Formats: sequence, C-alpha cells, structure tokens
Amino acid sequence: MGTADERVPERLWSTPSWLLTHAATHAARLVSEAFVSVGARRYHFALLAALAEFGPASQAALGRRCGIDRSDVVAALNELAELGQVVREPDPADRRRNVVTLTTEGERQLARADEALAGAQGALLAPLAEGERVELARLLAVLLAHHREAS
Amino acid sequence: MGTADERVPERLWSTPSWLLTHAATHAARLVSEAFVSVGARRYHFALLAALAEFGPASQAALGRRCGIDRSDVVAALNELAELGQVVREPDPADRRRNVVTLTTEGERQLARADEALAGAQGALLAPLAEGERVELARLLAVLLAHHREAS
DNA sequence: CTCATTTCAGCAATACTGACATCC
DNA sequence: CGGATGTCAGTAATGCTGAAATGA
Repeated sequence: MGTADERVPERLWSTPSWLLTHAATHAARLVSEAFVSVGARRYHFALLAALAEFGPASQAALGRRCGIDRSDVVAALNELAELGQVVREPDPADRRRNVVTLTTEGERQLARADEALAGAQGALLAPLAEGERVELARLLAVLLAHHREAS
Repeated sequence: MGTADERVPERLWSTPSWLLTHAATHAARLVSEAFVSVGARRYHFALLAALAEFGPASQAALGRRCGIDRSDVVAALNELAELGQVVREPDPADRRRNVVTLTTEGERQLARADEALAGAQGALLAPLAEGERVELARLLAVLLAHHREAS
C-alpha cells in the first residue's frame, strides 16, 4: 500500500475540469440521495420547478428551459403523471403539443423536494464560507451562461 | 412557443449543485472530445498521469489515487495494455497484485493528451479572467478535499 | 415541402454493486 | 480467520441519436 496511496496526481488536481467533474459527482450523489428520500429525481425537480415558475408549458419548452432532452422529458413526465404531480393534455391550439400543468400534489411535492435539496446543498457547501459560496455560484453561472449561448 | 422559451427556472439557476452538474457536463463534453481526438479517454489520462507521477503501482493503488473504481481500473488497463501504453505484470512481492508500469509509448500518449486537455481547458474557461480561474479551482479543491476525507 | 412536436428504441460513458477466486 | 486484490457480470442514472408519426 505504501504511504501516499490516495494522493491525487497533480495533473488531475490542478485541472479545473477534473475538479469540476469530481465535485459534480459528489454533488449529484448528495442531491440524488436527498431527492430519493422524498421520492423524486433530479429531472422531476427541474420539471416541477419550471412549471411552478412559468406555468403550463409544452414538453419541448420544458426541455429547453431545464436543459433536458425531449426524449427524457417524455419519460420523466410519464412518471410525474403517474404520481399525479402533473397533468398532460393535448393543446387545442396546436395539436402537436401537450400542455403540461402542475397539480396541487405537484406543488406539494415541489415543496418537499425544496426542503430535501436545501439539506443536500448545506452538506455540499459545508466547507465554504458564505462569501465563497456566492462566489462559486457566480463563477459557475458565468461559465454556464457562456457555454449555453454557444448553443 | 412564447418569448422566454429557454429561460432557466430560478430554482435551478440559483442552486449551486445544479450549476455544478451542468458546468461539469459542458466540461466533460469538451474534455472527452479533446481526448477522443488523440485516441484517449478520461480514465486513460488519469491512470497515465498517476503512473507518470508516482511510478509503477498496483491497480488498487491506481484506483484510489484517481478516484476510479477497481472494476473500471481493470477495464481501462486492458485498453491501455492493448495500446501498448502500460505493461501489467504480476508483483513477485505480493502475488495478489499486478505491477502496472508506464511504457515509452504511454509517456508519448500522455504528452499528446496533455496538449489536447490544455485546449479543452482554455475553451472551458474562456469566459473567466485569470484570477477567476484560480479562485474557481481553489473553491472546487476545497469542496473536493472535504468530501474525499469524508470517505 | 419544411419544420416542430411527441414518442420510442437504443447507445455510450460514468460510476457503482455483488460475487468469486486468490493470496497476505 | 479477516482483509486486500484482481476480475467479471450486471445495474442505474445521465445524456444523447435516429427514426417514425402527426400536424403547423
């Protein structure tokens, strides 16, 4: 085993994309566990959040807003509909589309997921001071905004 | 379609773990593409880097250093051995183990991967100033160090 | 005809689990 | 015996592609 068995190679440790990927892995694990504890998944939360903030929408619009592929929106909405958290109806104004609407149960579930997420968030950011958390979020948002607009 | 079709819900945009996950997705895409262009993958790079920095090691030690599961180390080393970038020999001092050694071809491949990675890194961090890049790396390293020692 | 939408089937990389045989 | 190691089979969530059917 030797002495420095778990030392991370410097080529990795000094590489932002490696740090990002691994930090995201930890984040995803914490968040997924928190969501599972209330019977949700990450796609579910994103879709419910989009519906709560922007109101009923087509599946394609939901996918664009949440950064979820249309195919995956279909599967996630199947589950949410089965759980009674959303309702999916054909759009009379455009018969290609479905109008997806949040139900009261969906709102309740979103509240539960919010709480679960807050807990995971606290655990994830535990080693950072408040100012550092803000700065981290800002830097990540800049990155994301840049790479999103590059389509 | 409406006006703000691709606006991200605030519940997502203001959530560090969501920002992290999505920024990591962009990072992974850029890095993977860069590696593919030189015939590598991320696990390959990590393993080659660990071998270059710490010398020959057992597969379990490599996995611990790179944060790769033992099973996945096996598969990645199979590929690296096939490519002639590492050599895998039984350890005479401990017959459970293999000693994995970097070859000259492995060193050359690591150099190629380094270059490819530098390009992807530049593209990823394009919207950030130098000081911001350093700060981002620092914050992520703090996060990782904290969650790694929590085993 | 072109394009958007919904849906389905399937793929690929990542990360992990469980099991097993081997050996310290 | 307990514990580490290498190996294999399989699973799961994520993110994506291609194709088909429907309709604007």
